[in-house]
Amino acid sequence: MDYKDLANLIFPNAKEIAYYEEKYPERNLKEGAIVTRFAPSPTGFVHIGGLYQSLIARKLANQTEGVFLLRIEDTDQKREVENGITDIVQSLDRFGIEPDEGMISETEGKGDYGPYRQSMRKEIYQSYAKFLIEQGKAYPCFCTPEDLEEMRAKQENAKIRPGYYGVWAKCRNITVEETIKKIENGEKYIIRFKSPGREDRKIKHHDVIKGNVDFPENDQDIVIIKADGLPTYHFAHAIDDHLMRTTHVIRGDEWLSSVPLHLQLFHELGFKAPKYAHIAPIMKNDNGNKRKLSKRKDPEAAVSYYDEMGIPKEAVNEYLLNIANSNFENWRRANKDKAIEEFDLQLNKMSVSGALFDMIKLLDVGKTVISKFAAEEVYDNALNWAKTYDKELEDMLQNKEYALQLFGIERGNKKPRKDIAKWSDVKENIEYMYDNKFLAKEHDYPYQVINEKEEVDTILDLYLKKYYDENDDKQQWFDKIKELAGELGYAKEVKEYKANPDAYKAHVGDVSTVLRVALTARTNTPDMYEIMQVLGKESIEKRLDIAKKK
RNA sequence: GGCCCCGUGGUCAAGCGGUUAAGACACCGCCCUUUCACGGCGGAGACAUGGGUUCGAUUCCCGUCGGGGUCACCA
Repeated sequence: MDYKDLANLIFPNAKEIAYYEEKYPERNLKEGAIVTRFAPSPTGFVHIGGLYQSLIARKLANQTEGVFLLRIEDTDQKREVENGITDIVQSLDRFGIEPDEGMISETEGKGDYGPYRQSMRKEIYQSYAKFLIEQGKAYPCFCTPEDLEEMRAKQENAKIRPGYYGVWAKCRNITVEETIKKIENGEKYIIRFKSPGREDRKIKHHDVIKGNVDFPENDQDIVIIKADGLPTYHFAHAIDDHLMRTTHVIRGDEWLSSVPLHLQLFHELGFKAPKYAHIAPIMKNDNGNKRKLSKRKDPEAAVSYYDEMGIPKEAVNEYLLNIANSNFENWRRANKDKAIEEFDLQLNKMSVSGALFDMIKLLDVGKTVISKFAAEEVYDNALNWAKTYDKELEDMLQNKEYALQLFGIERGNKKPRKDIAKWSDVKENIEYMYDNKFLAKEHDYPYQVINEKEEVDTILDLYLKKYYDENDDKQQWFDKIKELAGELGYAKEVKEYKANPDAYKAHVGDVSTVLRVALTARTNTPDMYEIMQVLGKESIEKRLDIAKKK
């Protein structure tokens, strides 16, 4: 009896690997085309880091006329979540990322290199496992979890390297005859890879992002087929990325230390190894310590968070690109109106160590992105967001014409206003422009330099009675405020005031601040002339009246 | 603990043997024919540390310290 008999006993029905090699031929792509993938587990949560990886993968495939595919790694049934795949597909889609191939729903995929869901590829893995067993490069292992635990305890006590290797790899040396007998007796087993590696030898590896890295060879006989018949990550990775003809494995750098194993697997299977690009994770500062953005502790780790906050997908993408290639910022400044698709992303410019996630910077990107939107786009986006997250805002936006007037203020020009970073800012930003909201509330009026009740009232009174005219154009309106200031002993020009501060009570800017605060109960609003135009006479008179009564 | 990776302002980061050590966000000040913004200009702020190598080290080497990753029938 030999390895062949053993292989046939274990996988009697497995196809020859030649069948798969033929079924999934080399891709016919142009020189330099990158075939890459995003390969998440359907655990019901798309991490911002996953989006980051997909964005990079998607761009690289686009830039090289390659292929980006979505493969679902669902070999651990315990962690699976209902609708996990749909959730991933939709999450990517919301950020404008569409794979060329891969899963498109829980059960369906598109593309010629599928199935793209590992649980549906069981027989493929078994064929290759059989192939390895036939050559004596893999073997059944009868050790129970308890055996392994005991072994580990021994190793730890003896302060030696833990794991299933060398003399510790008990089942490695069981004869074929004995192995077959055990199997026929119904003993439970899993399949292990017989590592040809030696820990005292080094391998050199060149990572596309990390550069040259040296590792000891792998000598662990890792599990390749688990008790449930499904492969472990390592084995599935080798088979899938070979069969899907992946050229670049772009993944989180927690995998870096598995590279020796993976290279060995590729080699023993007779595959050409792909290039590896290990991406540093996005981190978070936690009491002075850096740690990965965590699902449990950090809401911003989930991509759904960005939807909830109404941070535009363009902003998230730009911010991520910014972390990916720091020259993106310079490119953006030089190409203000270009789509991010035109930016040339370089893997070798990626940072080697993890960046701290910077929400403030993200929001700044958001402001810039939104400032370039037309009023109509702002309206559509805000309404769309409000429909799921803010009923009150949705109601406010029902009057489209009015909303468009608001969003149109100081927009569309060379230096647009940057006051909205995310759609959840909108309500706070426009609420005071709605009489039914503003008038219904009591307000504190944050007057600044001029803040004595009597003086404020004098200014408002005089403005209303003598100067305010709804038909004034902007220049006339300007001039009148100056005159008002002059009449009450304020400097008409700020410069005059600064040159001679003792001659005046304050300056025209301070006077107009009184007006702004009285009108809106805020110190910060867009151009006052414009908001007064939108508000209209009736509202203005009411508001000033209320302010005086305060 | 073993192995691997990393250490430039608060954050993201250029620079890779000789630089006044870029830039962005945040912060401060000034200017922008009224304010709020936008914008412009300016400011404060950094090469973890100790040894080498070198005429010269932020850049190269070693140690220390600090941070991160990994050591599963999880991915």
